[in-house]
Amino acid sequence: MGGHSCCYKQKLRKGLWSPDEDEKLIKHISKHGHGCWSSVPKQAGLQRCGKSCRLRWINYLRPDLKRGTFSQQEEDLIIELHAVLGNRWSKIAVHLPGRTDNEIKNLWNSCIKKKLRQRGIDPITHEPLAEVDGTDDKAPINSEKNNSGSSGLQIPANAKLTMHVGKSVDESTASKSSSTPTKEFLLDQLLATHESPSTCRSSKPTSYFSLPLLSFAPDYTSGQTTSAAPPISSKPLLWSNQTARQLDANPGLSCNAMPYILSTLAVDPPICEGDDSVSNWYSGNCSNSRRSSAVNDSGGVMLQSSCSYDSGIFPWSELTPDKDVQVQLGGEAEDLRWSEYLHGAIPASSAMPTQSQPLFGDKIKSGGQFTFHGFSTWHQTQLLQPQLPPSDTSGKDFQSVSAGFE
DNA sequence: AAAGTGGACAACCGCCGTGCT
DNA sequence: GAGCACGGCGGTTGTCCACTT
Repeated sequence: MGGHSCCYKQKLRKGLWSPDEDEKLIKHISKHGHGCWSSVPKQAGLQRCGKSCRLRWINYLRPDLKRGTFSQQEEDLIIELHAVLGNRWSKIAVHLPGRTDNEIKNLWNSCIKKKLRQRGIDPITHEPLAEVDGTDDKAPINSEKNNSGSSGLQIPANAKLTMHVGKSVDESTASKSSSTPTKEFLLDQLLATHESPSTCRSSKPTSYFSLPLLSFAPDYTSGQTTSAAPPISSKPLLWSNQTARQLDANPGLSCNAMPYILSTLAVDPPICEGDDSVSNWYSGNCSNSRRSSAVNDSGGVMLQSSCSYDSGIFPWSELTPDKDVQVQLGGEAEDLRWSEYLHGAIPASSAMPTQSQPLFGDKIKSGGQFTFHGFSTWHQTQLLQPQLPPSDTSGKDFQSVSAGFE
């Protein structure tokens, strides 16, 4: 098993695809569709197995791929979806148009996992790590091993739950929805809170409570109930994978008896353009920030953003106005190149998408170490994400290219 | 400038489910 | 029901490249 019969037939190429091979595959599929994958390499004149062709097409050549760096919204959505779906990347990918399961998987393993740990969240269970040293990126104390066999919510013994109900939450609705939400319901709600990444371009904070959602976060700091909850639900996801699996296996199963949260991740973090009323919701005040864009010499939009926060609790608080974050919207640039390529404007060899550029996260990484200041700020840390406009996918080009293949 | 290192990404591997004969 | 072909998925590995020493 494992290998396919086609793979054993004479010397088939392996490894990276050459532009020439890509071109052949694109031409063939755009002309005939893929049909039976096992016959594609033969018909396309490729020395590859069908499986390899399929993978190459799905993960790289498909015209509807967004490519480029993941936006903050997309990352958030992935985290939330992962909390519900676990490592089912293909299921997660369904909710991120233009993204492949492979891409998401890679992002998770190389980036998000680390970020979550640095924020004191176990990437496996989505629960807060116990006694986390924020700089420690090693195996979480509260790892899957430790949790194996357990079910449901895992909260440190000393954790105190604080219910946060948003301002505009209709409490009756909230309590209704808290009674027997199905997994589908939760997913719907979750997805509803996220604008489609490809369309979510508003740089303005959207409504903070557009949905009747309940959320809660452990209050590790005081013994007091937080009566003045921040207007944004905190993000910790305490939905265990096991619970998700149970629900997955039993779609009709209500999670009546289990605590759950669903955070309103759609909330756009403050833009920090002097809107203190917004930024002050966070314990870190935003100051002296700006956002501008320009066109770089490769045609991509350059976005400069800087933001500093008074509070030191935010990992990116070291991003001062002096440390501008420069972001290239790689997705747009590449989509443009794609369309050019497909329209024959530029030769294949030069049109092949390049590796996406490291964006915000890397800048943050290089700008200063993330520090985790303990549980007291654990969920606050969740509240504020560096806000980036999602990569623009150059809709028109994208549509025209897609149309060509449809 | 060269070597070493780590991150990001592409591709492969092995398994599983499904449909057909 | 068994065997086979195929597509799909998740985990893992390989490769490239940027950054650091």
